[in-house]
Amino acid sequence: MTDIVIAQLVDRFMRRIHVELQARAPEFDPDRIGPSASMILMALADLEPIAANELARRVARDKSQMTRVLKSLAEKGLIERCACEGDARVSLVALTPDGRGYVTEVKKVLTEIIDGILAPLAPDERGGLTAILSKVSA
Amino acid sequence: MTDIVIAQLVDRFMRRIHVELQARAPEFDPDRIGPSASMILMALADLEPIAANELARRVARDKSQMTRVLKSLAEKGLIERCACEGDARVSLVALTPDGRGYVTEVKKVLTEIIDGILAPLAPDERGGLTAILSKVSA
DNA sequence: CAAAATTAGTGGACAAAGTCAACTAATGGA
DNA sequence: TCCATTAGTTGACTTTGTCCACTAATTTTG
Repeated sequence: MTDIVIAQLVDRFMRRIHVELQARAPEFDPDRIGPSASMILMALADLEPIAANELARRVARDKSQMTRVLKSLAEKGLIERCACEGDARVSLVALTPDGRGYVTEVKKVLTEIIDGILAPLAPDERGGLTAILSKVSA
Repeated sequence: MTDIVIAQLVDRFMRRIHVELQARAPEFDPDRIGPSASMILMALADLEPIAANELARRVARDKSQMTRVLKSLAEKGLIERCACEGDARVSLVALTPDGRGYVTEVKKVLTEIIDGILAPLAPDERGGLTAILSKVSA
C-alpha cells in the first residue's frame, strides 16, 4: 500500500551513494570509471569468473550496456575475458590484478560512505537491513 | 565492514524498479516522463508546495538537473511554480491537478512492482525495512 | 549601513548511463 | 536437420547526471 515510500527511500539512498562516490572520485578513480561501473566491478569481485550475461542479470543492467562497460573496463586493464570451454558463445569475465586493486580502493571509500549514511542506525538495525535486503534480492 | 553489500543490494533494488517502471511505461506514461522524474513527482506530492532547491535536496539531485526536470514537467502541465512571498529568490513548486492524476497512476503501478520485488518478505519484514530506511533518510 | 559572503535558481557544455531493435554465431532440442 | 533459443555485439538514440559560471536576492558582519 504505502510501499512506494520504500521505492523513494531506496532511490534517495542510491543517489546519495552515487553523489558521494562521485565527490570522492579524485581520491581513487583517476581513470573516470564512475559509480555505476564501480558497482559492477565490485559485483564481479564476488562472482568471477562469470559470464557477461549472468553478470548483467545480477546487477540488473541491460546486456548491451554490459558489453560496453566491459569493453571500457578491459581497455583500462581492469578486467579480462577468456573463452568458456564447453560453450563458445559465452565469454567469462574476471578481474585482473589491477582490477582487484581498484576494487579494494573503491570498497574502502564506499565503506566510509555507507558508514556515514547508516550512522543513524543501531548495529542490529544494520544487520537487519542487510538480512532483509539479501532476502529481497534472491 | 561488509557494509558494501548494502550498497550492492540497494543498487540492484533501484535498478529493478527502474527497469520494471520502464517496461510498464506504455500503460501510464505516454508523455515519456521517465522513472527519475516520476520519482521526483511522487516526492513532490508529499512535500508540495516546496522550494525547488529543497526538493532537489530531498531527492538527492543536482539543482541544475532539478531546474531542467521542473521545466519539462511544467511544459507537460504536471507542475506549476509560484513566487514565494518573503523570499524573491525561491520559486515554490506544486502539482497541478493533472500532475496529481499522473502521480496516482504511477503509484498504482509502482505499488505492484514493489509488491513483486518484496514478495519474498514477510509482512513484518516489510515494515522493518520501511522503518529502518526511514531512519536512514533522516 | 555598506561591502562581502551566501543562497536560489538558470543555462551551457559535456559525459555517463540506459534503452531498444537488429544482427551474428553458437547451442540444444524435437 | 531444421528451428527456436541464447550470448554477445553494434548502431542510434534518449535520459540522466555533472560541473562551472552566472544573475539576482538575501544575510552577515565589520
